[in-house]
Amino acid sequence: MAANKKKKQTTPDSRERILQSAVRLFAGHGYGNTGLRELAAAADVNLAMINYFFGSKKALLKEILDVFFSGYLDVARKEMAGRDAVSVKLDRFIHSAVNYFAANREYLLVTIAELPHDDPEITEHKAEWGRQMVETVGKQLRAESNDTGSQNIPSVIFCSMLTSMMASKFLFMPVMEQVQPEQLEEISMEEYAGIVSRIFLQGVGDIICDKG
Amino acid sequence: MAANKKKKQTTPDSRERILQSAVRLFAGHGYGNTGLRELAAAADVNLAMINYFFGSKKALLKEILDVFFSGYLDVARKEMAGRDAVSVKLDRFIHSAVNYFAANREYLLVTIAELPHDDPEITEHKAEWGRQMVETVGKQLRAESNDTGSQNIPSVIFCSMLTSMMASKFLFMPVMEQVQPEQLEEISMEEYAGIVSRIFLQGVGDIICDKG
DNA sequence: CAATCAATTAAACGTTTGTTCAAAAATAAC
DNA sequence: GTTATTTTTGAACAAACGTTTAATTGATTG
Repeated sequence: MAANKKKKQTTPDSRERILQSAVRLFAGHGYGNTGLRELAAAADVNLAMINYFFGSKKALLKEILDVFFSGYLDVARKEMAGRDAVSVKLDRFIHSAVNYFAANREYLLVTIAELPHDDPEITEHKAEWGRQMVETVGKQLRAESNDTGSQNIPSVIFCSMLTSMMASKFLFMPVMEQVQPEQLEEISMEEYAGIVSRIFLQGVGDIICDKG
Repeated sequence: MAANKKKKQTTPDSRERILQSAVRLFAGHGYGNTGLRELAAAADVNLAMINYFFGSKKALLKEILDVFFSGYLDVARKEMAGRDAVSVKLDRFIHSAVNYFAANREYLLVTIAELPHDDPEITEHKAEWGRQMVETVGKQLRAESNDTGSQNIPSVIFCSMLTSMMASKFLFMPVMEQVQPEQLEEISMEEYAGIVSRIFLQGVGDIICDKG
């Protein structure tokens, strides 16, 4: 036993290619509309290799969700920590999360599209990640919550709204780029994160919009 | 020809039952994971009736999207019209749209879950509705856009963000009600609409949240 | 009553689905 | 070089898929 790289070296890419192709296909056609043969062909892999590495189609989906959520949670834990003001932390978090979404756009789309579905086996997974997310973000918010504020927002609502807001560009992109492609492409990811942060923290105010 | 009810009376419910069951099943299991036999059983209808009334499974999905979008567009046209200030119209729109989403939750979920998919035949449909939506909302916003405002928001981004924000509760509900069921159920739809409106117009400000 | 039309049925069509298995090829260990 | 172990293969499985057809029912109309 060389003790250094015991297993991973011998599996160079097949498993990874399956995962990559799966994310791409699930995001584009949907999980249910993607057949394992189509996936095997896209990954340039024998059909049986999918279940050899992942066990089942559903387990493959679970892994995709896990990869996305764990990365998202890492971002939250990193940016929401520390002793800065909540607004500062939220601004940091929004910028990091938007960049994370952009870098893992297809993972995000698979996750969002699967959010409403009620397969118990998968809902359990999603709920576990949601629990950690709400806890991580909620803890920081409660720390600064001076109970004088009249109407407070439940943290599950808070997390859902913020996540949806950050994801909106990617969720609507396939539609909106057919509506006004110029508007979407001329805006950088940094600008987009800035818009999300500003609206979420200060509201849409007087900025509104232009460029019909 | 009695000229009063020429056709609709003789078709009491079969078509409607299929549509209702389809929305429920598509929202819960996903479009791709729902078989037509399962749907026929849920609607208590013979399998062949589905294609008899709708032509194909895909056409059934298109009808669901059309029903949702046309209603959503009606809300936008109604509430964004008039000579009031944009902030007033937006507040009205948000309250009406949230209520519309709540009343047609499953339609909303089907639509959102299908948003990222790239079936050209369906994307075309979605884009046509998106075009009208962006036009309707964007026109009102440009009317009050005093170009002194430094950084303006593209209307496609604006629409996407607002829609995502309003939909967030329903999109995350299946997950979040397993995280903290109490928080979700104790908030009324009117309160939720108020939160969305306040955050979108004024930002999260000092309210933040409570209730771990 | 006969004719017309819409609604409904059961059965079958050919594909495609996810999954499994035993055998072969390739790689690692000794 | 010869075991072990892991990866890859092709073939097959039963089940489910979306769709179509021809025949039957029910009501409406002439």
